[in-house]
Amino acid sequence: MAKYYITTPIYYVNDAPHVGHAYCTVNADAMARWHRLAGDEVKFLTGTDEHGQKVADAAAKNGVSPREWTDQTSRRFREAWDALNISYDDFIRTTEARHYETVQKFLTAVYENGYIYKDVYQGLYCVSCEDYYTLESSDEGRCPIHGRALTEMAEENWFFRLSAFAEPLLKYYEEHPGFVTPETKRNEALSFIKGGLRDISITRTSIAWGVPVPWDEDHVFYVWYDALINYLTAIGYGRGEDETGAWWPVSHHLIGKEILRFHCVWWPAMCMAAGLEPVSHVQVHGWLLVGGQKLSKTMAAEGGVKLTDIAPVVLTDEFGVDPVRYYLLRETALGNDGDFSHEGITARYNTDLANNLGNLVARVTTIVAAKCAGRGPTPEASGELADAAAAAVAETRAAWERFAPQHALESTWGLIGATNAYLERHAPWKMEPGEPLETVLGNALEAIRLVAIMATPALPQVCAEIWRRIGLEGAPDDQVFDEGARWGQYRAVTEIVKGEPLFPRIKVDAPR
RNA sequence: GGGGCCGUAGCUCAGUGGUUAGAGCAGGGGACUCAUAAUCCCUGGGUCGUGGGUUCGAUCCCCACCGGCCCUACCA
Repeated sequence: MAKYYITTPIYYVNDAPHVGHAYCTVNADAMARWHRLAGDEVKFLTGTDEHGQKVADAAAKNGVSPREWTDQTSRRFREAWDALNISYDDFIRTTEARHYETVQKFLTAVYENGYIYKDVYQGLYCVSCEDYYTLESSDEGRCPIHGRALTEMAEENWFFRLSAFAEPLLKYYEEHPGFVTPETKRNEALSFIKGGLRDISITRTSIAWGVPVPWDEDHVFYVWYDALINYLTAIGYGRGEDETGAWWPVSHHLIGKEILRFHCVWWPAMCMAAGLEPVSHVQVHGWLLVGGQKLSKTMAAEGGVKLTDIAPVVLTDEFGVDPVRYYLLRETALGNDGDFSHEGITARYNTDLANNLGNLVARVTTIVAAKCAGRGPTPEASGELADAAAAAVAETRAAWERFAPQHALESTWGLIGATNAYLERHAPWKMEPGEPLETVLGNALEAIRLVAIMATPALPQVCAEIWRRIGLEGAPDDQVFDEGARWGQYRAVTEIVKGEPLFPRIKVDAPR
């Protein structure tokens, strides 16, 4: 059994969970579900990043300890993911003891390997960013992000010798062409490395809310530096239950494009410095950009709505959990920026879900109920629809394997279209009861069964419901893909259920 | 300032150094009536951002420009 380890970034607790987080997390979830379906042993990790000055400040402002504060804020992410039916296996918090232990072990290894040294950092500091700027990168002495005046500061820090890894990184990229996907993002990372790497300051003395540096207790590690290591914490690196050998280095980080440098430059260099092989694959996704006229009624007033202002629950309340998941997975090719709009999600809902999938299930279950006494007939062993199904299964499988949920779903929907067309050609509603009719309906039911399996990584609840309606026991995600998705296995166990529409159509206002 | 990405049909996007550049949605025509006014069939002359260059030939390669976006060391 193959192992599959996939991670999202750990989200910064001071942010409220928004659609951007959901986009990344849903994609990772679909991949995790796909691999479970494919029969792999899966570890799906997400979590929260809880250190740093901003968190400490927020806690103080709210009159609670940082620990209490992060307990509250971290919980919001868990709740958001539970609401989206995210099947994470582990939820890591960087304030956990296991994380401290792994970070200290990891960085001690880097230190002992000679890649960490002490120096004085002098620069212009922004308290909000908790970071330094050079004069050039500042906005005339003001922070380019916060606009506030930068203060001249000097701090004795520990530094990571990133500059030593330019050559090893280039070599690693060369020997691992699939390390960063898509290729355009790989090129960005490469050109950054080729542009020269500076050593980075990785500790702070000014704050206490962080992981202590084991060999110098006055310092804590800079948040990003401890955050990246979470991926190893979850598999027990440096601790008693160390499973690094089982899950590493063949693993997958799904990240947004804005944190490409941390994951594609810093992180592999850090691993090398610790004597560890870097992660084998970083999949970079783009950003959803808000388009359309109205995202939701409650936000229309604001004018420039940002994606990061939208809580996932606003969407799931309106469209349902699985439709939101479907939209996030289907609309945009992973790696590209996508267009996110109320019109877009409505269109996907009505066309793909209501008209194509929902209606197919409705028409077939209705005819079976009327003409077969509610008991689904068995499909034929081969034929036109079987051929279409085999093609869709192969394409869907290949697309999931190459981290392309959009194409996987497109291929799956190809079978839905083929089945609707098949029904038109044979018009079972005109046929008298008998074997020819049973064959047509058995084939249609079998196609629906396969669709339920193929789409379950995206629509787990709906596919389970379809499974039940067509008279099967269990759920599609109990299947092992290569076995279960082979044509010809549909056998009715229970009566067909017509049921209410799976996706009631959404009324659309006439175009203005 | 430096680095990078993008600009293709009304909309969202694929795509390739070479005969007539594709898909989905929307739109138009037809069929059907089992189904959520759904489904099925037919229907796409768009200067492939602009201007140059390389080439026998470029939408795809190079340069410049215009427009949008991202990173520049803590927003998925």
